[in-house]
Amino acid sequence: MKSLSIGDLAKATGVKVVTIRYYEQAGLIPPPLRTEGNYRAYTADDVRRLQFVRRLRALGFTLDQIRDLLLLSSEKNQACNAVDRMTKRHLKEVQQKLHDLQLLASELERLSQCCQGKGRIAECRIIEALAP
Amino acid sequence: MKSLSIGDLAKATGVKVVTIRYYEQAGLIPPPLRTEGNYRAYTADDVRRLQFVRRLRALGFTLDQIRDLLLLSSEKNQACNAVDRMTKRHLKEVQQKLHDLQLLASELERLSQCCQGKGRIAECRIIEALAP
DNA sequence: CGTACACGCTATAGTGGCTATAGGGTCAAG
DNA sequence: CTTGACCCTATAGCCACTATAGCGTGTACG
Repeated sequence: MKSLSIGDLAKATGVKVVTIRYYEQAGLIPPPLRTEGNYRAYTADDVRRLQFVRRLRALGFTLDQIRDLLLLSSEKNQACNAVDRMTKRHLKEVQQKLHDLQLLASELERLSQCCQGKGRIAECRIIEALAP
Repeated sequence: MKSLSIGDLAKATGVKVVTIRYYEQAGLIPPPLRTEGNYRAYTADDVRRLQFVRRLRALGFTLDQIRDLLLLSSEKNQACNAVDRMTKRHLKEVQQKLHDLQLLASELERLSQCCQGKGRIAECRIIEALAP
């Protein structure tokens, strides 16, 4: 049973060393055992847990939500209703953001088409369009 | 020439009072004159400037970018090339984010369809899909 | 005139999710 | 035995606000 240093864990999961320590102090991952030299010593289980966290982060869940999901996922006998609800609510938020960003992009497209960067500021269409 | 209190300016622009003070100390808007009672006294010009800031913020420009754009927009004789470049670069970033968010949404959709919240955690498809 | 209450002021700390820095200690290779 | 890669803690910084504490001001009503 050889253990992993924090650097090994970082490589195995794609999470930066500093971020791993941050997750530990934020209570997302449990404090691991220490070596004689006071180095953190991780196990294969820690790799799995951190990968779980990383995937949820990549999906845009907050650390708070991830804490909840970690707690839920360890209670194998509980109804998974809550997990489903969190996912659907998060999806809704993402869809809203997507919508906003689409409006934003088309507004920026409109702006960037109306000025070709050839004139002076005084007759710049972008500034004109934005100034009241 | 009656002047506006910070609350009036807030109402006129939709920017919160605290945020206006923050913008002032961040150097986005100039410190206004003060009344006898040390209240900030704004002018119609300040309303325009703050609306300009607010629109750029709504388009997702950072405060740094807005500082630059304010500087540029006051130099009427300069080429508006820089404004155009900033807009186009920002558009690219927004389009990238849009793309990422689209992937994210479809992943979340997939997840939220595979679990109907009826079972127990042990066989929850969402947790299964995320856990390694 | 008094007082209640909205509004204003400054200064400071907190938010989220990291990232950077300072100032050290540990360990394996050459 | 020293070099250099890695590790440790503690603290501060980032962005764009937001919240809080502890005051002062201005006005409407009785």
